[in-house]
Amino acid sequence: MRVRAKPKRAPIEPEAVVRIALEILDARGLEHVTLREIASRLGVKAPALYWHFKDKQDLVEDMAHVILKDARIDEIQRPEDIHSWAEWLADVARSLRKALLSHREGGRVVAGAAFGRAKSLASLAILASRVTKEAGFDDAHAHLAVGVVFDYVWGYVIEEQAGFGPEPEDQSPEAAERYKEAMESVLPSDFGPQMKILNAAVRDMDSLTPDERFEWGLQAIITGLKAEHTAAKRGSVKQSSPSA
Amino acid sequence: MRVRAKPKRAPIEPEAVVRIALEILDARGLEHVTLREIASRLGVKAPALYWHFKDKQDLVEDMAHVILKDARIDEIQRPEDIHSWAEWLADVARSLRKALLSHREGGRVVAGAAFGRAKSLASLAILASRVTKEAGFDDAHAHLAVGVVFDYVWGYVIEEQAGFGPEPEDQSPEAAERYKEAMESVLPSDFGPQMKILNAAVRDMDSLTPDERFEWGLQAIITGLKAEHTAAKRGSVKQSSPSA
DNA sequence: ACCTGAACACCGTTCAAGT
DNA sequence: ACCTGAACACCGTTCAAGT
Repeated sequence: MRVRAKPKRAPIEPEAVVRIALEILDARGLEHVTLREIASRLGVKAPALYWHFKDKQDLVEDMAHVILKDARIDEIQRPEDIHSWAEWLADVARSLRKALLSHREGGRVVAGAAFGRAKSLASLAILASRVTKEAGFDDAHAHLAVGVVFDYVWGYVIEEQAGFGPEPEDQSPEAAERYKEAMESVLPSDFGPQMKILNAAVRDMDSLTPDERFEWGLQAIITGLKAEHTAAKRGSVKQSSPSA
Repeated sequence: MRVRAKPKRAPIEPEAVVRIALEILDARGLEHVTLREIASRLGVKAPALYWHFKDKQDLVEDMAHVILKDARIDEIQRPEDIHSWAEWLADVARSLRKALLSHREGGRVVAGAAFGRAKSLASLAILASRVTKEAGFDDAHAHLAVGVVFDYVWGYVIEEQAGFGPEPEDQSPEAAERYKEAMESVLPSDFGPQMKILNAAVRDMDSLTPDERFEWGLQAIITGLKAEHTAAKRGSVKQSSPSA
């Protein structure tokens, strides 16, 4: 009992914890990303994770960081020609969306990490603001322009990934019936026909791919930003769009 | 023992459940909106709620519905003059944001109810699509135009309300230190200076109120939609903005 | 019809104790 | 330094049973 001491497994690495968490995320969804599940896959018990992470929130924030890093959004370079700031910003938006789509519920994970805390995202925002500033926006409006684009990406992706979150649920119609009855007081009773219209709307949208839909809105926003840009260069201070 | 039968409290009303849930939401945040807490405030036990609701998700969806209804977004009327579709759409966006801001974490609650399920929201989307269609967009692009605006509202409000979610956390610096050390492998070590820039960015933004910031982005988007609108009326099919 | 009691299968988190 | 065992204070949900 001197040689051949205890096997003493190598300490688990924080990076490995995050990667396992992402595996679970993709395979089973965010709600299954639990400390117990992560720990068990690492061959360890749940409390062990508290040695490496302050709490679960910190783990999620690192997940967000790694998602963005794997998608290389931290390697994005400023545009060679500053005059192409608008198309560059559109490209940033595309990269960001792609990053969020690279993992199941990626939008929720990254959004769950508060904006200022997801460091790779903060870096990107800083870079983008700097570029728009150089393009001619003043300080405040440079941040605003970037914010509009980022917010659109958030909103779009979160809606895009909605419903793809939890596991496919089975619709038990008998319970739904009781529920529906109970809610009729609060619901407009004439919602039936609207449902048909909604379905028609969905069909209309189906003529375009999600990429195309995203692209159209992005293009509209970029166009708007360009207009604000030239307006800001012409007039000095006030710019509110003329005509209602 | 014939007169004076059991007190038999009146059945709880679904509407009352939702209102209590909203009270808890505002007072203590979404994470405290639990079935047990709601039930206890109603003088009832948690399983009783399952008589009136299929599950918690349904409760949340009704919360979303009531939030929007209380903010009267279901009373929004089409514009008198169809030519003012753009400013009307901007007003819809303002109303929607106001509705989401009317309760703590309102954005998350309404976003949590899948888009198609929050009936009052679906109604609004239908109305808005109809209006943009009448304004001259074809079917698909009418929906897209509305989608851009709605997505911006989502993204903006969710970021606006982020951090205002959970209770104020106490920063225990000793645990944070261990954590920071563990994460240094994955983090760029030169993040310190960027943090300063981020702070500067926040200062820049502070010169504007949240309302003004929202307004600026909204205006940019509306401007962009107008441009797409006239472009679509001129050329028939293809519209990609010229110049990068 | 509407609600309770008791249980089930989970969570995140803490902390003394082990090695 | 790094991990376990056991516990704490919760969750949502089910279901037989009460009234």
